[in-house]
Amino acid sequence: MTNSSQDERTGGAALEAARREKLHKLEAMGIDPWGGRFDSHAPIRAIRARQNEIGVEPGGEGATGKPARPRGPKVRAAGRVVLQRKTGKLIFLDIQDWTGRIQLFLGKKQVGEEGWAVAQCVDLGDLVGVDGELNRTRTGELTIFAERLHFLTKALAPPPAKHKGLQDPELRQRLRYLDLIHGEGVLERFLRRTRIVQSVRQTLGAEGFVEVEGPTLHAVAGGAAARPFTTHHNALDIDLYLRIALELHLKRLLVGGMERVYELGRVYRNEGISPRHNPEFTMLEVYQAYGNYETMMELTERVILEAIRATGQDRKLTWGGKPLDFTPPFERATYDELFARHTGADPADADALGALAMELGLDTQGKHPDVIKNEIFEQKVENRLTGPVFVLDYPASICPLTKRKSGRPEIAERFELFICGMEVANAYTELNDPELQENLFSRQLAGLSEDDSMARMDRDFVRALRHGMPPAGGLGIGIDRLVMLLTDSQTIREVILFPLLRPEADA
RNA sequence: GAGGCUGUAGCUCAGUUGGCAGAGCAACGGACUUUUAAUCCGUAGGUCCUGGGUUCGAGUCCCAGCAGCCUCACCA
Repeated sequence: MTNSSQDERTGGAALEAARREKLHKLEAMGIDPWGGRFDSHAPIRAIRARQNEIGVEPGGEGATGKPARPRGPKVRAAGRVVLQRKTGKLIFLDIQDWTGRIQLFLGKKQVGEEGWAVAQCVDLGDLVGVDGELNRTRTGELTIFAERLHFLTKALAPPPAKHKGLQDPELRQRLRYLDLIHGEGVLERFLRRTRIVQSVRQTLGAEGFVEVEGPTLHAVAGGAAARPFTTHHNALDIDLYLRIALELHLKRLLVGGMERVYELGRVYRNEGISPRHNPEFTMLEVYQAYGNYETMMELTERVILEAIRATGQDRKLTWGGKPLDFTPPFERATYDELFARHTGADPADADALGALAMELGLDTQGKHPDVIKNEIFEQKVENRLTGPVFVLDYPASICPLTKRKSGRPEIAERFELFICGMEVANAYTELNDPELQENLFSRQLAGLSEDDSMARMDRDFVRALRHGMPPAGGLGIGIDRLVMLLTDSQTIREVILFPLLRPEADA
């Protein structure tokens, strides 16, 4: 209250001190500044939907001849104060819950002496509840005319700029809670992510797939070409890896008779961070006995189209300002076809590949030709695939877990789905020949270190195959990337609530 | 891991050739019973990311470091 006490304080501390003072005033009035149970309030969206109940009652035209004031329904709301306009003996508050915003009208006369005193203690960012009449102001703004104000929680820290919110991308990620409150469309984006995930589960469930939870601690980090995080179990005194894929355990379940099985969960890869990569991300893997990669292609389309429907979007949407058309069937083209189309070179012509590799400055020393070819593909072709396009039939030598095309052992029955230059899905006709599998595991691909190879020997997995895994199709979908596409997000950090950041130095 | 950009009040941002550290919002005091980013008068608020260096003088120039973003590499 006194200026002298603030002279010693600076910046943010002064802002907090002002809020603390109001907190103490509330306590002095016998009001708990941290609130408590507050029942039977309606979502603001539902309250706004009742605006058609506002009206003049029949026979309301009074004896005075003046038109009767329209009456509105009594409502109860709760939310965060995001805007405040004080005009003498009136206060307008805009409160926000996770369904919307609405204006509150607080009049000194209308809320009474105590209510008015409470209102003086409200800051931006506080949580309040209100009982009042839903009606309109003179200017027509839908408003709850407060009869009673309930103080629910004090915010000691001030909110960011009331309209712009947080702009610094680092702060938006570290202080995601503030980004959710104040960021334009941020809460909606993450709720949409939840709807997409729910839709995926629903689609698979409706087709008879069962969801399971495999181990995240693996003795052998297999199923993908990625470097794992390592950890240690003290009691067993063994090093373990965080899983980099779901694949090998789901296939064991296929052996065990789970004919349609999936897991939707987090995997961890100890690799770089980029607008498309986070060290932990959400992966869906689906396995269907007696299917193949074509079965999986059709399933992929259904899963994605249902997710689009679940988010209330049209099949024709835009991403980053560019049109994107999900009308099925998605384009299907072979790896070699696309290679030729986008490089102008014959993928079977070793000299042409060599020239391309030279042009791109690739290190070809001791590498298998297919590895070089794939590096060219990744650099020259993938980013041009706006898609959605299914890329079919990969070189077998880069696919150690995949069944070969019958009569063409150099081709693997694999597809990847590319959309906007991103790999969104990856699927195989699964290899179920235990001896070939063991052979591929033990054979290091020329030019690839063990870290870079998908082929880490997993003897227990080979043993499982020896008991007979049904022929099957397997599918992986990068959920974060799918969410990026369906929320028009340009970076993966926009769709992960708490992406990995370096810890703050002093925190 | 390499290169580029960014870091100034609680938040959003200016800051000229190197010459007293600025604005809007938020806060505090005052006026106002229908506001809409309310308005009006006044007050306070700074580790200019950190550490060195050049200079009479550094937010500004140089070096190193930290963090974030972008591009590339790795990867999905």
